[in-house]
Amino acid sequence: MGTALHTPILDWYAEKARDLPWRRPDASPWAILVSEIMLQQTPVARVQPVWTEWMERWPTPAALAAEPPGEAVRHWGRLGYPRRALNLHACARAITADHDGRVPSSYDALRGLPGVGDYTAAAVASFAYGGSHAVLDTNVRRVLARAVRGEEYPPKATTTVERRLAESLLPALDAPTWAVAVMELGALVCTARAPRCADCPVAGLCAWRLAGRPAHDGPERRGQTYAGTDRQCRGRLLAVLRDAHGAVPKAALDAVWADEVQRERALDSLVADGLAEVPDEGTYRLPA
DNA sequence: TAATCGTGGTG
DNA sequence: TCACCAAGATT
Repeated sequence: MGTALHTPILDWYAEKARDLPWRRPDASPWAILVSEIMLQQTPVARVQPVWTEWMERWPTPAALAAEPPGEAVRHWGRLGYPRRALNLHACARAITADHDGRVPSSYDALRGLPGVGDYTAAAVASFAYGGSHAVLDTNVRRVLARAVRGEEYPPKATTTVERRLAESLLPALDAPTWAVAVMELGALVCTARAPRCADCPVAGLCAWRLAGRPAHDGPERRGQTYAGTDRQCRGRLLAVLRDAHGAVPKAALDAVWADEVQRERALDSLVADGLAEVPDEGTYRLPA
């Protein structure tokens, strides 16, 4: 039944796709890997400028691998989840050391790189190398939940049922374009909060819309307050290290977060995560 | 499995 | 306004 989705969605994509730099034909596998990791839980609009700067600065894995990891963290800026910067740096070194300087093309080899999970491995294997994989990101999962399963939202964690469904929908030809088209539909039309069904190419056969767009019934979907959390504290501390050149005295870190217990905990966790170093007693810096 | 990991735009 | 959410991964 799902194959009826292919033509309308592919036609819609051909007309409406955004022109994103990592989708251009000249985008290298490295450029695509960098984009995919930057895009994890991060909107396109915020990724664009950072990705462009990274590509100019580090056009190859070898270029990034030659830098200390702290430089990756510094140029990550305020993208969020800065361990991704360390992951990309570790990817660059692993690719240089173990893959002859080229981003691997197989799903399994990609999956073995730091920070590359099921989604990212499938995405890079597809978009950089033309492989045929089920690419299950939040957009695809939501589109399939609605169009096929008739539910407003997918389960919190990806299920075997979802994966089987996505695999059953893989087209015989050009699976990568199918994948990016469904993702784009989810990003631009079949959005989480205010879906634009009037603009949807498959509104006529969407199970959720045909059922009258019933509200999600299961348990509450979320709960991620941020103010006052360790995450916010870590962000403040790391911003100080990023904006400094070289080591900073601990007093500079003490100044940005009042709660001492929480601040110490956060600082220790940054060091434990490899996002900060203690070159001398009482001073901190990005990892050199 | 569920908690944790940043940041900023938005309905 | 503020809770929600964005091309997830890891432990």
